[in-house]
Amino acid sequence: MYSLLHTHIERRIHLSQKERALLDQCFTPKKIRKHKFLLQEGDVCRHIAFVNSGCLRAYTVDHRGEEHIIQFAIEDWWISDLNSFLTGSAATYNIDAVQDSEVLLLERASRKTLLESVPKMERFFRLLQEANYVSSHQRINDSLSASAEERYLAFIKTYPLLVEQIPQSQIASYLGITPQSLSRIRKELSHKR
Amino acid sequence: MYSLLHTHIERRIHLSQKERALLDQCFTPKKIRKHKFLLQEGDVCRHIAFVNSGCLRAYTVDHRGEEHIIQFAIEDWWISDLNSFLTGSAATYNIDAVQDSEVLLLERASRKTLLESVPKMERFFRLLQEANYVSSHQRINDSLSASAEERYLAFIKTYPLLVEQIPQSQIASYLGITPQSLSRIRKELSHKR
DNA sequence: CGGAATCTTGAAAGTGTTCAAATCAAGTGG
DNA sequence: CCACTTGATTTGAACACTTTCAAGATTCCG
Repeated sequence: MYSLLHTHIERRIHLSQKERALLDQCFTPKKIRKHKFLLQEGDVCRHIAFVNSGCLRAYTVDHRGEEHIIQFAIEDWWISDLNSFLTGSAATYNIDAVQDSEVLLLERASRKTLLESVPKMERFFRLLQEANYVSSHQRINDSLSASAEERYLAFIKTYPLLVEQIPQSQIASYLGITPQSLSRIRKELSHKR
Repeated sequence: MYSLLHTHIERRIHLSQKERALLDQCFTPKKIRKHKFLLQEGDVCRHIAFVNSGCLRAYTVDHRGEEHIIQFAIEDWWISDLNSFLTGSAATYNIDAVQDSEVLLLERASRKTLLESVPKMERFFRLLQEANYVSSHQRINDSLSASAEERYLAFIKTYPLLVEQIPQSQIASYLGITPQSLSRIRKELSHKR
């Protein structure tokens, strides 16, 4: 249950047996069935979630009712509305399960306890956040400089498994185009080979 | 010289007199004249820069030679090619001064020393990085859900000073549109009032 | 099997780009 | 201070890409 999390953390810092036990106590496992919500816009995001299995997504709904997927989180990744989690403000993201999933939840109070009792975890979260920052800048760069087709090809490379498992309309939403456009792009690509 | 940095850090953590002195030793002040580079694509990013005054930008150049501005950094912000800084790989970003600027540079080795001698700084950088992550996700969301005009209006709100001081073509590059399009958007907006 | 999503396709409309030319602005050297 | 060069901005017209709207095909699942 916790082994993926242990590996994930110990890729960045080393934990003692005791610290590992302490860590486990801070997390709450939760199963989330496909299409069920972990967080809804307007609520306060009470926890950050480490994905053990399955896949979740964070998305916003614009003034016209269109969904825009900010992030997918497959296993070994984290997902949350960080701003809401940190400040206690109302969430602007919805988070739901794209597939049946299993997550480990870390509440604000638990994270505080954890950070105080295992100071090394400050370092872990710093490193994690740095990596997140790098990848979101990568995504910003793609949205500025790559065409829809290039972004789709990049998506396939980054999430080869997801491409098979989620509706195309969600990939389109992540890429910032309509499902119709993605359908046409795929048609184009299939002609090319 | 260091007072802005002190305020910046002490907004998040508290430092003793001694720690503050230690901190100062880790940073190297540097003046950068307008259009001069702090980092060029292909080099290794040796430091992260805290902006004391002026403004810098990080941008990529695509295969067609077009510039895409990933980030502006005005005073009280940081700028770097974080991926290159962390991993030692070749930078994919160029960083140059949009105006005459003054920065405080923190080298990798200095940061390491600092993090080891003042463990609280782990916490500082974690908090900083979390804030960065939140704002880059905000930008991703804008690029997915806002029109060019909306993004421009949001830009004006976020960087009211910059709008006066930098060429429009750079704002356009940041927004992901051509200078011509921005010119037309501005014309539209001026008609509206 | 039947109903509900999802995906595909076509045609028209929209948004932004491209290319080219004109205008405007700022800085330099005489 | 003016003429000149250079870069930035504006504008127009044609073009390209993406969306929108609508309809038909396909897939999924109870």
